[in-house]
Amino acid sequence: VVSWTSLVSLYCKLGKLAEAQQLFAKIPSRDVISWTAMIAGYVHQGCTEEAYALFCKMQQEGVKPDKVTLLSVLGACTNPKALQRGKEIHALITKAGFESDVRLGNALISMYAKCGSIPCARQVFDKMPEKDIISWTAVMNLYCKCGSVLEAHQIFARMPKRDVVAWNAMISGYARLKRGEKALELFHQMERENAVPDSVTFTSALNACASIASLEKGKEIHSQVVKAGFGTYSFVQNALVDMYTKCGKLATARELFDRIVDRDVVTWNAMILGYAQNKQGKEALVLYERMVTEGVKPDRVTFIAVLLACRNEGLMEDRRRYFTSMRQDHGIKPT
RNA sequence: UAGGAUGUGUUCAGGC
Repeated sequence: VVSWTSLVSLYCKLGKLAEAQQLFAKIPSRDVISWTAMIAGYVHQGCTEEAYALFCKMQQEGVKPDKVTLLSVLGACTNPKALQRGKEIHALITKAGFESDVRLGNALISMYAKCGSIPCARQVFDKMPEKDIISWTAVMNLYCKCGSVLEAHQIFARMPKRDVVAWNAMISGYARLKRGEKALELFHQMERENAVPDSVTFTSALNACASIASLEKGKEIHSQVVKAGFGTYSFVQNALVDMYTKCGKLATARELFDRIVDRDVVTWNAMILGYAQNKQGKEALVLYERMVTEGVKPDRVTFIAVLLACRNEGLMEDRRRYFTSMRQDHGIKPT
């Protein structure tokens, strides 16, 4: 059983779910660990239906889930439609007497957050006998995501300890709501408290600059980014391109864009949108054509950017053409 | 000693 399970896990990690499933089916005497490995594999690949089905089958066959199994299967509840499922798993956790487990508690908070049930998440948090930094950050982020940044900040202020992830969550929470000044204020407070910013911090800080079109702050953070050695991180690069376009500095953005070696769809979108939003629709369309030529697959955001560019230029004919092409050549539907 | 996980980040038009 041991070696079989190891193999299943290995295949799952390689993303070879079909092979893993075949092996799993052949295991002579599957134990709870084998089941968990397979369930976790499905969850990891985003196959939540399969994961949950397997979890049910496991119980039908009389195998009792342990903490690890429950933790893994909670990851299969990622949207409001899965709330009922999540609640059932919650009940199982309670029934098994695992209620006070910190990691299960954290996973429950995160599950309820993803399923959109803030009161349930909060209740789990409040009832946790022991909370760690992850519990605090999870519940804080939940308030950020639903727009209650005030509530989030209160939680942040009450946190017994803060690590870089907690700071990042709070900074990005403000940045997301276009509260750039507040986000940057926190960024500087973070520096004063000698917390070390990472690439996520810088991405959020750049986002904050973009949200208030602050070129001055943006440039300052740009230089910090380079000094800290994050200048080649793709998330950071994309955020830089976006920041410069939002500040109206298209030439600077374009210089950066041209120097980026591994441009992904987000890089292209940011630059195309930059042109489109700055009344340079023609340039946007030229860039779009190049994107397609280079074999980068456009997505929904590209679609929006291209249509915006056409509209701004009054190119109604082209607009129709792109509209059709997007649907037929790229399989993108307007939303 | 075989299996596990939980918190943060980049691009988003218009309409309603």
